[in-house]
Amino acid sequence: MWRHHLESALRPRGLTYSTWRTLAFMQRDGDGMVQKELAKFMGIEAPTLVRLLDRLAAAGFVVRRPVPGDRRANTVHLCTRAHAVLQELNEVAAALRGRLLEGIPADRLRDCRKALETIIAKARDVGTD
Amino acid sequence: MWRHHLESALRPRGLTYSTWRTLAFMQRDGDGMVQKELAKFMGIEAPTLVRLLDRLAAAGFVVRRPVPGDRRANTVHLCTRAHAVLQELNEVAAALRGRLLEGIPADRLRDCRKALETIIAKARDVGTD
DNA sequence: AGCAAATAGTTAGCGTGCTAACTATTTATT
DNA sequence: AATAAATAGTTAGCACGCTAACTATTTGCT
Repeated sequence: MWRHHLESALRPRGLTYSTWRTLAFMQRDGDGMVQKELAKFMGIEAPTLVRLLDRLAAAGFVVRRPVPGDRRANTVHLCTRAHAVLQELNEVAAALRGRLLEGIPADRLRDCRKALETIIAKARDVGTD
Repeated sequence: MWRHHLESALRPRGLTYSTWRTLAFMQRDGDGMVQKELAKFMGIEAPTLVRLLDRLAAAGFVVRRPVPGDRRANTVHLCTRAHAVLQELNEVAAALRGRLLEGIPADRLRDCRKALETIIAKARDVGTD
């Protein structure tokens, strides 16, 4: 439902939830990362990111730049076009988040988040033993 | 991660997470439902269910039966093959669930679930106003 | 009774997740 | 220095979520 609600704001701007999410991760630390790093940061596989970047680059939201020391690798960078759309969408997303969480006390949310993070941590080391 | 962990048990039995989930919903009230009902019960769209049932029927886990009074509709039914695999998989799933939730007090889990359900309810009526 | 609207199921086609396998380059071994 | 192993990115192909559009049937209106 979170995705679905955001997509109505994204579609007219030529973005999908996943391409927007890619831009958002780049804005929040990923700008200038090498593709592999960004994929890990986003929690997706490298081939999935390749296609997202293909679309984003074709639409002029993003550029791949060769890395001086390593001819295999690219760093990825936000274009000015991306910053504009990110600002708008971050407001939409913040408003929606506010609506969804309103009335739930902050400490209740914190506890909930903590429980979920505990579960994630356990899931992460199911294979590791 | 939940899906991923289960898939290693599902793959050798010829199921994916989504096809297994379909069987699980049928077992837990959906057996004999008309396709449209089952889709709603599962929270997916009718065309998505069509493909899942196609695969399940081809593999002999499920049958579609015509509805006497209405020549448009089918009811869907589990085959004996499905009951066997469901029993095995439900055990695997329960064991995994136990591992992921162990150590988290029950009332903490209940609060967490309640918060999430509140969020879902709010999300549901974002469009409705 | 007859025609419009609604309904069940399906097909077509897109986006995004994955894994497997390929190319090009870099790093490590011997 | 030459060759093996590892790494970055990509391509190919599958599964599954969706919406839009189609067929067949049923329901409702006049």
